[in-house]
Amino acid sequence: MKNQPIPNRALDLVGILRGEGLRITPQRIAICRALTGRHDHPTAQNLYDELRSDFPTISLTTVYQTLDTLSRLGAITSLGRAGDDTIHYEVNTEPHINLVCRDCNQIFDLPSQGIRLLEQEVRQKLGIAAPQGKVVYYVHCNDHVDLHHSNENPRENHGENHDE
Amino acid sequence: MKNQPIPNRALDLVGILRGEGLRITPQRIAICRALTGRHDHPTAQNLYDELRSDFPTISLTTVYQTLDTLSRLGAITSLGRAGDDTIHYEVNTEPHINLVCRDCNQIFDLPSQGIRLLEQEVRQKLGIAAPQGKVVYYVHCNDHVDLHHSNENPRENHGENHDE
DNA sequence: TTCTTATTAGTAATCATTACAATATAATAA
DNA sequence: TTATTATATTGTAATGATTACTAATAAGAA
Repeated sequence: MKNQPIPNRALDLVGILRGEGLRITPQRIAICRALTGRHDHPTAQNLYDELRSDFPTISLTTVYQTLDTLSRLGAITSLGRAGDDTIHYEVNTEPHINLVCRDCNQIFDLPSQGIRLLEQEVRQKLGIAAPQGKVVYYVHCNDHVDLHHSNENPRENHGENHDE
Repeated sequence: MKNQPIPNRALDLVGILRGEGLRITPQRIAICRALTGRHDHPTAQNLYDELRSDFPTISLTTVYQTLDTLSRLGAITSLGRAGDDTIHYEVNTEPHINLVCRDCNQIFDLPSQGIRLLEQEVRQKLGIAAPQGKVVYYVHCNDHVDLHHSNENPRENHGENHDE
């Protein structure tokens, strides 16, 4: 698996690291690939568990560090600790609302037109080209059965070569 | 100080507790008053430190519990861990954007029209009357010197009887 | 290939928050 | 007012995700 081709989206993340003059290591490639293969909001531990089967020597610390690096570069977004006490990340760069369930701690993406306007407002007021931020609302997913289906559709396929 | 009149806004918070059938204790009153006396985004420890001079026996656990209670009731908002590793709360219920400085961890309120529209969108899409949520964008406050003044104006005075 | 230095791995330390249990007290009714 | 009882408070101990640290490794440049 380690020698499989790298999906475009993962290449994007790797390219961001390279653009910063950071070293491209097998660990970082694996983490970028794992990130882009997900449509949920993984934690460092989630990714570590997933990666270990293909990459038994990877360390949890490396996963933490790489996520922090990518996050500070704006390549991914840290949602902070959501309900449970762990930091969740997301790769979905499309503007959207994150719905956090107060009961089960799951996070659901809700597409939003309002966010686009909000980002525009932030860009204008702060003079930032690409603002980093997060929008979170709390729900009880049992009250919104439809939410359970909202994360099932993989993000639109940009023509990447799938490696699974 | 413990026997001073309670400002209206603090009475609001106390009233919410009472409305839930919870007991009105001197600790809870003190915490509600401390919360409403602030125009920043205090942590449990911040409030504990402030309260101890007037209320030497109050415990940190009580502050944590009361903040959690008020937060779950929607009376205040938890901003989660902002930059530093501590949970910040806010009493400002006016819709606004929270700007978190990546350098100094300060949090600045930015009034926003877009948030109103966003909340309306959430209300409509989820059928929730008063959505609980938070909107956070990250900045570097040194790039935005004007931010340092944005929290200086106390929230508009609603006619409460000041007790300081 | 060699060299330099960033990165990784493994473990130990941190520390905000939560859990717990004994004590105190708010609220209710007699 | 007093008794009653469930809730709240306190102080301390436990938790556990994240970070700090250091030796060993390996990416990238020459």
